Amino acid sequence: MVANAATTTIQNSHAVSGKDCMFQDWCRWKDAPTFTQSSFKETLCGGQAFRWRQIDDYYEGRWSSNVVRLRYLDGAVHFALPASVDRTSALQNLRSYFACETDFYQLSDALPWRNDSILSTAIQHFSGLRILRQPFAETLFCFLCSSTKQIPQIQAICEAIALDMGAPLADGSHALPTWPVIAAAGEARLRAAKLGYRARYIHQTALYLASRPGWLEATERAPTHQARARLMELPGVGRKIADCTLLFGAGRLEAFPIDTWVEKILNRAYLLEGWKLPQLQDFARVHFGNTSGYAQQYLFAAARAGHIPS
DNA sequence: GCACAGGTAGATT
DNA sequence: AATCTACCTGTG
Repeated sequence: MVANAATTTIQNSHAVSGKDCMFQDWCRWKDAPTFTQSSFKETLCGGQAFRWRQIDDYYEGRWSSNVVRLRYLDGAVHFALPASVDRTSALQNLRSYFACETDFYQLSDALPWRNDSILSTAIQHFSGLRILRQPFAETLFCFLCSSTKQIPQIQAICEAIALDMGAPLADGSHALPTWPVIAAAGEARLRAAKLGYRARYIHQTALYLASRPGWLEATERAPTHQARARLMELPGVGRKIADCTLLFGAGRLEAFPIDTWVEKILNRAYLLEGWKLPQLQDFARVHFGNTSGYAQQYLFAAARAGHIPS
């Protein structure tokens, strides 16, 4: 059993999962992507998604109306589904969520690790790391919750909001609410989930979206440059949250979110002290190329794990 | 008690 | 145009 204090708190304070008997037997996911133990955990719980939690030796996660348990064992991934869930459609959703059509090993090899020992070290520690393809609307919501919050707090907020506003799922837990539901709920309900000043941003964004049917869907389809500009029209969405939404919620691997961690890495390890954010964005595009967002996730993981000296 | 945490927006130089 | 600050809440 590996559980940090924050995870334990989440488990104890919210009844978010069903009983074990409500789940089907474990099955091997035959065409699963290849992971290592560390890249598997980092992909699910490394800060790109906020609705996975570790329970004993497996992870339980939710997105859209999906609920899945995943376990990594001897190089293979196993899954378990709630009793009433259809296996074929669940596997399709899993493949989409894990972006199985994308060869992340090929993308890793194409990154400039041969003349970048920092990136090389990061890739070695988290070989097989993937960028998830999460639902766009949910990704936007989660990262609107994220500013100056640590991952366990973001997870706790998402659980509280799901419990309060989200539709019930196959195991009795709850999905994240849709934007119309968030708009109807109002700011006070968001404040109750400990969102603090983020509650006003999220409420205003919900109202903005409510008055523009189809706007978010069109944004998801727009070219990255335009999509980013549109996202940044939303209250509380600056460059960083826009890029997180594009990277983790729309598969835009060219989006390179610069948070405090990545800024420190670039400043210290890449010796770019004193560079401003727009300059750092330029550096990332030039140095890491058109999948810079993938490099960002390797660097973020490695820095948090203490593998990049600061 | 106090600094700090996956930022953003508005005010102030 | 660059820099400073308020904004909520939890944690160390």
